[in-house]
Amino acid sequence: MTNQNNEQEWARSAIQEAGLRVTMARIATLEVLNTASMPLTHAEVNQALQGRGFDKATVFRNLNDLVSVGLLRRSELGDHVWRFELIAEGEHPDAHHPHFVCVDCGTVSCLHEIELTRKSKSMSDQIGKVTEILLRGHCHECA
Amino acid sequence: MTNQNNEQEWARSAIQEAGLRVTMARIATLEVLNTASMPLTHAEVNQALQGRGFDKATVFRNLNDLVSVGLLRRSELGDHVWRFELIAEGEHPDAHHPHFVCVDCGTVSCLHEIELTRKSKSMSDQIGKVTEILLRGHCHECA
DNA sequence: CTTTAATTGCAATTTGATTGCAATACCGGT
DNA sequence: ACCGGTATTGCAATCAAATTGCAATTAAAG
Repeated sequence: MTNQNNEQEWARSAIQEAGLRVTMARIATLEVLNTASMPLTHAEVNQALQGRGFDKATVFRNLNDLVSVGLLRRSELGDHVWRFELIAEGEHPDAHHPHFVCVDCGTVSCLHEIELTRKSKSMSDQIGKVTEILLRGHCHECA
Repeated sequence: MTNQNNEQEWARSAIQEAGLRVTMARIATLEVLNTASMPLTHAEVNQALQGRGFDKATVFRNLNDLVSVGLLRRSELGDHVWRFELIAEGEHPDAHHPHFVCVDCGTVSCLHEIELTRKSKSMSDQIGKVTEILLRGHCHECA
């Protein structure tokens, strides 16, 4: 119960500090994702919110809103469904550092030190300005 | 013209050897993807086949059929659209080569030569087995 | 408490993907 | 070259995820 209150309090302030209005739907959404051990689809979040009476459009909009203020990360694991995941405290919200996405479990890992070879950099520079590096594969847990 | 015939002949035998029936729609599909310099979406393939009178469902089914026999690769570059590309002779079907996606215009480029630094490779190995490298950014057209 | 802009609910729409089924075309056997 | 069985096609319909328009509601600034 104290746990619950703490969690709600955390969600509340996180939302507020992000510059969004604190609403039931948003708190509930954050709580669901906070207790999830992997990225959830819109449908899954919606399902978890069953009975709370939130419309799916609202849930979806909130998920995207929370993404755009850097509280959540939205990722695509290769199956055409967006998945949403809490961004850990202090973790860089923006994808300015490389990520590894496990296509099996959806876990996203940050790989701050990853770099391309000098040659590769110059080749990619010919195409455009790279702002994000994403690696996909199977993490050791799933392999 | 000889070129054309060669290409058609190649497509024809590729389809047959894969165990599928050789049809106009399939030959045409392979030809389109053969001349493409980047992965194409279903819509793009369809568009390229404009005037040939093939139904989009047929095109889509063929794309998936060709994927399932290992002639094409279907990949998801993070924008919720399947893209199809020819698998080069002898290339491993699962060996996705690196792609660059322009986050502005959506253009996709293939980057066969891109590699991670040795150090980065060993770091990513600690997380899992990398099967795909995806770079995002702004292409020169859009920058 | 009042104001006002953000947010919600609901229904409808968009879009990519996919299916059911009758008609058609491919291909192996004769 | 012809035939028959079956894979394939065309067309319309369907599905599901994502997204939108708008009026009603509600958070939060003053």
